[in-house]
Amino acid sequence: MDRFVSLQRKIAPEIARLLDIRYSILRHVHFYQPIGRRTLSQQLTVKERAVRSELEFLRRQGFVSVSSSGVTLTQDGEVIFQELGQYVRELREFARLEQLLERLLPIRKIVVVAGDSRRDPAVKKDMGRAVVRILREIVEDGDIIAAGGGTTMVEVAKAIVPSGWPKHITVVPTRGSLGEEVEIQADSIAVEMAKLLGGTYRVLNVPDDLHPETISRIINEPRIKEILELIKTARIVIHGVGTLEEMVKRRNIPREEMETLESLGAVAEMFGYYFDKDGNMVYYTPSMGIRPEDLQGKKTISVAGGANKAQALLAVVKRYSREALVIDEAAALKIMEIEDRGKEKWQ
Amino acid sequence: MDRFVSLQRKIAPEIARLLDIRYSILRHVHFYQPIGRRTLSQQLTVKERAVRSELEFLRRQGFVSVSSSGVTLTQDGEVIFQELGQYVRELREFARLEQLLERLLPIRKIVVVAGDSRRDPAVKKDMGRAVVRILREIVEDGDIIAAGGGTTMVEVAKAIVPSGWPKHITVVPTRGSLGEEVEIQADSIAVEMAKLLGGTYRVLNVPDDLHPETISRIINEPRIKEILELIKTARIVIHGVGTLEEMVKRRNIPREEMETLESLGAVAEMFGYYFDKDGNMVYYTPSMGIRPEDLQGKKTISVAGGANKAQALLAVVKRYSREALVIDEAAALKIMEIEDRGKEKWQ
DNA sequence: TTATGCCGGGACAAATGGCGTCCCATAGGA
DNA sequence: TCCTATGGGACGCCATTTGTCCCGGCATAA
Repeated sequence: MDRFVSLQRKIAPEIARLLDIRYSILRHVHFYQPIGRRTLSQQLTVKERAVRSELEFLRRQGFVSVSSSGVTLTQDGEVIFQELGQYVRELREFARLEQLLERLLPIRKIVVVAGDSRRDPAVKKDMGRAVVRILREIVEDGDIIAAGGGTTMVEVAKAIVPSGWPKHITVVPTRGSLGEEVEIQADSIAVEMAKLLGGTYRVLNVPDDLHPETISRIINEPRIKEILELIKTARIVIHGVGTLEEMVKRRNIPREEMETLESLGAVAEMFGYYFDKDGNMVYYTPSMGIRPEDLQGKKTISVAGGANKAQALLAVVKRYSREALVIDEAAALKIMEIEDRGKEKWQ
Repeated sequence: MDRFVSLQRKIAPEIARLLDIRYSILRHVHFYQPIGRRTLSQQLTVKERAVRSELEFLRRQGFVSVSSSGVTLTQDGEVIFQELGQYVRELREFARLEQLLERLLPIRKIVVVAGDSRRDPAVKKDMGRAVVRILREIVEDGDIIAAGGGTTMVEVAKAIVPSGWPKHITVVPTRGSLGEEVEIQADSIAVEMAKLLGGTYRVLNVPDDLHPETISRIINEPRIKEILELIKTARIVIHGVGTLEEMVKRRNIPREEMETLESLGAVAEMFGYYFDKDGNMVYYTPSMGIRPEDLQGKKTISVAGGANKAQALLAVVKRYSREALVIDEAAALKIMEIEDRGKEKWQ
């Protein structure tokens, strides 16, 4: 049944809208019957005519009865309402989650993908696809896209179907590499994405965990300088978010640096910058590439999965508004949990 | 899972159409890839633009890839195609059955209801609802409806939701009663229906298994005569179909009459007329009411469930065209079986 | 009894978006 | 090299949906 629902969400997502309104009408009628068409429309904030059309449908199906005193559920209607309950919960849970989160965070569009990416690798693929779907909606001819690194971003790149993309897209990395494995470096991912998008790429090809002096010298190299300029002008940014533990494991971070980070309360990493749980930038590794403040004015798509990323996401995401956020169910639930707790404390 | 599908069919029937076209595109692409939009459109007999819209959707979802050589399934597309297969089979099986039967029989609209009404009484209720749904579509202000008797017709009456019906409907029985139990007599059902439809009724209130002479006298009674006239002018007829065994069990049919019927090859009964399996009328009990030939020019809805009714349905239904036929799954499958066998013999 | 307010349903103009149908540049195969 | 089938753009049309009225009915309160 679970497979069924997800299958349906993929192949016929428009039914969600349909079910939503029909179910909410049934529910409302169930609780407030007999109730008039107009009252229904007001309380559901659905246009009168739409309510009317749906009522007509429901009446045809024999689920509601319409009399001069208002709309009532028939026996069939009561049954279908009960049955539909669990179904809609399944099918619409994410949509509700997404709506709640969108109200909570400064993000235009939030997509919640079923499952937990830490338990099922396929979930990351789904997240990748979700990102690509969003990218398809916003990308335009001649765009410059800055892509970050990380295992999730690898799946984003893989999820690109090379067909029907605008022309003259340039993909650049968000920053240099940080001593990670080649496959998950921003550079590699930018190359991969550019190929699949049918566009061009420019990469730094330089590690940026060098000595600060070396870095400032490299930055002035004409080729590097030009690319860094390009990165700054990117209209679209796609990036993952890291937790402290992850970064420590993945990168060659010296012991004392790690201790510093911990003492500063760092919980999230983005572009080599570290943030505490309130979103304050507490540390950064000297590097070249995008800075968090550069995100302003860009369309930013953030992506991360797993309950452990929830705290990091909140830290990183609250400061700057974003175009879209793609997370998995585990992360979404965790975020809701944290935020709810926060609210209780606050009240 | 089964409940799921039937739930969906009830609450959002429009998705069937959607799934149908999307699935058939996926299937066609799967087998003929790469294939062009136009070829696809021609071979599926779907308008070019519709194919295009769906392809666009499928591309957005990442299921197909579109290149200059045509449309191809992506890996995701192949997976979804496989998964969708069994789902669509479930969801659309009846639709396919219905289409096949509609091509086979002279009936405008055939509705197949899930299940076997002989095993699960709830199925009969579903059939009743289906009949009512059809009735809603065709009934008009001032109509005269002739309703037959039988247990299935009882469910039809019960399924009527008294709301939103046209005005000035008159319900009459198809014929007098035949010594059956009161509840399943055409008279009682006409009364029940009329009440729920918010209309009026006229009933015969006379058993018609009387001596032929008595009958011909009664027919000339002014009140009876008038009602019989009314019955003849009915625009809509709703009736069940009986098998020989059923009739023998239900009515007080004398032994010798039954033997006559058997020897004549009677397998079906309608309005007190008996038919052999090729649809020839072989016998009739003297009675008053509708005759089979009166059906011409009327909108007739026939309803029957159970595999045992298949033969009777075929006999009764083939001779005169009908507006609609409502059967259960068991009857539908049996009909297909009989017809297929017939075809093989014929070829 | 009468007045009032909410009820459903009919009606209809406006708008939306899907649909049908072209054309065109192009790429890949003959 | 040409030709055919490809996708995609464009555009006008039409059907359906949508937004808004209004009307008559019915129930309830005065």
